[in-house]
Amino acid sequence: MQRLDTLAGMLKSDDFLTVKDLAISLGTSTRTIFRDINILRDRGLPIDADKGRGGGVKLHRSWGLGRLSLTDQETIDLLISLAISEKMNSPLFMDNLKPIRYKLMALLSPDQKSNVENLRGRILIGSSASPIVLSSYELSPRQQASELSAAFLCQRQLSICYSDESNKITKRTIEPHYLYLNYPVWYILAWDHLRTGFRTFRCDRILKPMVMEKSFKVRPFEDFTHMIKTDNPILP
Amino acid sequence: MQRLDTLAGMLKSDDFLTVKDLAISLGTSTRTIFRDINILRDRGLPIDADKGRGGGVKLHRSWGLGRLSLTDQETIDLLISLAISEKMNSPLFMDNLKPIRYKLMALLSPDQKSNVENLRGRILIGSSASPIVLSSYELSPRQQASELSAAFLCQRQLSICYSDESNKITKRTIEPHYLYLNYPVWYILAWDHLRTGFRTFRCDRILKPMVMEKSFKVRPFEDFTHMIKTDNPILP
DNA sequence: TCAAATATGACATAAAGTGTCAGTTGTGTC
DNA sequence: GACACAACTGACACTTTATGTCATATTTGA
Repeated sequence: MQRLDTLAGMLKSDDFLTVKDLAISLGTSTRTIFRDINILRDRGLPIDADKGRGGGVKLHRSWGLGRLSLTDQETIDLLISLAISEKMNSPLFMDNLKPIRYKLMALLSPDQKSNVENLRGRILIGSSASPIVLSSYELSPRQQASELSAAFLCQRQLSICYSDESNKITKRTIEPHYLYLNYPVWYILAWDHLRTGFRTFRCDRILKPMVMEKSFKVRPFEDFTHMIKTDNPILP
Repeated sequence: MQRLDTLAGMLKSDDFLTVKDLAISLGTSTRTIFRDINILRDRGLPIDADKGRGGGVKLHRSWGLGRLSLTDQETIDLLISLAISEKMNSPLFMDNLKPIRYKLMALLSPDQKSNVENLRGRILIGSSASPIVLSSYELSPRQQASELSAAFLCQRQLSICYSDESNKITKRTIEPHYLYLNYPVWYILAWDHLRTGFRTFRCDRILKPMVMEKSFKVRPFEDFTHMIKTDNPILP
């Protein structure tokens, strides 16, 4: 079964390879190679074959036929990235993003699916950031974004240290309900357990994010609308 | 072999299932289920098991362990989307995008890789579009974006009909060298074979894109710099 | 015409998967 | 502590599948 993958890989090289050569380099018989090729064709791989002298077999120029397996964090980031792209990429390049998302979701368990289904609804795209914000924008944030994204997607509480505009650092526990982009600055619209109220946090000012065990239920967007003024960028 | 996938899917449900139940619903013996579970464990799936009364088997909560296989066009769009995300998403959510890109590229043949390697360098992000441009922006473009993206990624010539600002439609053959975003409007920086010169095309004004056989070599960015003024959005 | 190549069918054999059975270990309940 | 339940493991026969050999057809280029 491993051999099928190897074979598919070999066929991807541009030259025409003869079945005989393939059989030798895979240590098997030509008959088996022919059978394997049929299996690959059944799977939908477009394999060209030329008969006669100088002929051979070749996988028609194509791209995404391999199998991709991802880690947890990669899947989370990919899903969020796709959601952002679908929100942002101004319909142009999202034609085929939807099927990818469906394929990804087919691999998830039912409760994971429900997390992802409302994902796009939790990502908000605003206008571009103002020069004032940009001037204080930390270009290379040292925080681990993976903690942020995991807590956001999995709807888990997040423990952070936050440095406000006067560089005063406070430790907080927040529920990251919505992500809000004033390009290129990301904000988290959250429930703040310390202040017991809705607060906005600029992601590049978050210092030591840590996903907590406790989860939360996403609040309706209406609870946060008053925090977003489309004319002015948000200054937390 | 199909059974392994089904089994992995069943284990993803949150309840603890007994091996006996799994054997019945999969129409096989418990011994086989145990063997299958070992195979899945060898593949790295974290499977919890509780002995004793009320015990059972369960796949530990995790995300990205399935195998994803994509079509050509999906792979192309995903790669482009990732490249855009890495360019745009303002370092926050790109931590794990790079490994995904590497995994995707591992599935590609050598010549396909070289196409992808310089992909990010061919995507340019500018400022936001001006109100003037936005007013004439076609929100639901009817063109097939997949043709555009395929031609761009595979470095193939593109036959298009272009409707300019006075709605005059001309048929052209272009080489799509660079993509340029004035959010939310995408432009293609191209060599125009009809006018034999560098031209900029607004993507939403492209009508019948068609990938041609003939390929081209990407020209250095310097050839196009004079077409981009960061202060003014481009009006082709 | 010939040789090289894909392609398919038939059949014996080799390999892998499966089921039955027996047994071990751990866990909760009575 | 006894018992039932349930995850595990090993051994062996059996069944299914995969593989190799051989034969044959078909296309193609020199």
